[in-house]
Amino acid sequence: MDRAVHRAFRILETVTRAKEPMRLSTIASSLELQKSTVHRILQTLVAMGYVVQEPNGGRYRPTLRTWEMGSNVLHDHPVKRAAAPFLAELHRVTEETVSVMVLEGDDVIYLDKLIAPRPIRFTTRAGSRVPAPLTAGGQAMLALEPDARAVVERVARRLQAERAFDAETVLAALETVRARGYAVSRNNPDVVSVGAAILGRDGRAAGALSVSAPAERIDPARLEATVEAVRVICTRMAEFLGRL
Amino acid sequence: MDRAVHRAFRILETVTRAKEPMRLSTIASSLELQKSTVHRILQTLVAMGYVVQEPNGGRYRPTLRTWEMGSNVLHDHPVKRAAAPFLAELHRVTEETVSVMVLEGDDVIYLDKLIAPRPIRFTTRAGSRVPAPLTAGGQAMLALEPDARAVVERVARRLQAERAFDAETVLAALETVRARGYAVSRNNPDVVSVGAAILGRDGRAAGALSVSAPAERIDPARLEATVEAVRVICTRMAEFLGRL
DNA sequence: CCGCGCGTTCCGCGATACGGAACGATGTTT
DNA sequence: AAACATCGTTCCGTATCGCGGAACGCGCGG
Repeated sequence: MDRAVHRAFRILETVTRAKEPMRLSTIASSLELQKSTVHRILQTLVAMGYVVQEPNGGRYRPTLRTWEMGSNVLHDHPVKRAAAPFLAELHRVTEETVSVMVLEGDDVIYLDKLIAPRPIRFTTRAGSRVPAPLTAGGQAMLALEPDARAVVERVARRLQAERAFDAETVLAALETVRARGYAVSRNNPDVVSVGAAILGRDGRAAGALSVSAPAERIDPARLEATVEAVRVICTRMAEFLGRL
Repeated sequence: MDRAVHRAFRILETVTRAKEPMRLSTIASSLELQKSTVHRILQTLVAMGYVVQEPNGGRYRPTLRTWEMGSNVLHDHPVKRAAAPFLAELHRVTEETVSVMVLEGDDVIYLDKLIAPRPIRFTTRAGSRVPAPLTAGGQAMLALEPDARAVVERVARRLQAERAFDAETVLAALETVRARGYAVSRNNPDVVSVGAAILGRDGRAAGALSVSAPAERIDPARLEATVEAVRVICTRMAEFLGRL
């Protein structure tokens, strides 16, 4: 395992995660590396166009190069590609904010999103990573995972004290989700989310679709209609994927 | 300049650009590196979660990790952030496909796009890189660049024979663009694009907005209205950026 | 059954990344 | 104003770590 490569990616991750351009010393100390090492690697990243430095020995910030590379990956992603028309239809019939996501590790990653004309308050952007049990789509996928318990317990440990989250309660809820084939999440009091998994050929979830709407706009009848829309479209998408 | 780091990024670039998972040997030979070197670096990338390998010594493909990193960069990009409401308004008033882009080197990179209800034929996706002189927005930005000539000539060389492209014709057209403050492109016979630059504080272009529509839908009156919409909204966005 | 090409492993060599220390510039404190 | 702190950068001797040629095991097709 190349040490320099490992360090280079940690540095790039750090720089890209920061909201503002970072100082060399900050990077060095937060990664517990020597300034000279970080400097040399950053020069390499600058030479390759992944990072730019402000004039006169200033701070470092990432360029769009990283995004350009990443968007190639997304563009070729089978679930994201296949989901486009289904996501659009779900958007059309519900007229709410809809998302596609996939499970990665203990988290979901949002691949795409179509926002409602009247956007909801707390929205997660495409590309963001959220602990799976906190989202309707994530729960729908976890319900199909053999070792969902391990995931939920790890997440519980990670979120410990940061947020009210009881592993056993969530695991019990997952039973219901598995039985019904969809999940409803009200983590945020103002937002209701409905998610269902897109069944893959191996019986696991290839991904999930979800609909999120302001709580006040969702009466029981509307909720039922939304659940049906999500389920039907997920089923159709699963069939579509199966034919590939 | 760390050699291994440089190689690692070239390898990751190669893997992300490929439409399909790549074989180790293919990567090694296309980069003119030893198999053992590529193998070792790929193992590092796998360990870090940027690449996965198909089971049983199979091919390598990129994960969403790269995209996740990149989408952070995009999310914090000042032009992309600032453009969102202006792009939405341009979309609303024109009801066509609209894009934001920035100049990077000799190319434009599309940051975001809102597609029309009836999408146009040849569309470029967000994240893609296109030679600046080939797009209306790119031309609008080049018109403000001091050394636009150098850019156009490099692009002409790059596209040589691949496409009809005469540097002098384009440079003459840029004069008109500079004088009028907007560009109209009909590179593709079926699509008309109108672009204008978002003027930055330094007199150069911070970015550009453009509208693309099927040629048959654009009569002279509609074209004029579109030009006005793009110009007005670009001016307003420039003012907004100036106040930051 | 042999030969080919694949991904992987091994290993000795030496280039190269490493990190501590020093430097000049900048801006902050006393 | 002077002393100080901190920044990014440069230097350099050392040993580490990446390097690449060669060999291995495997699956496949001739």
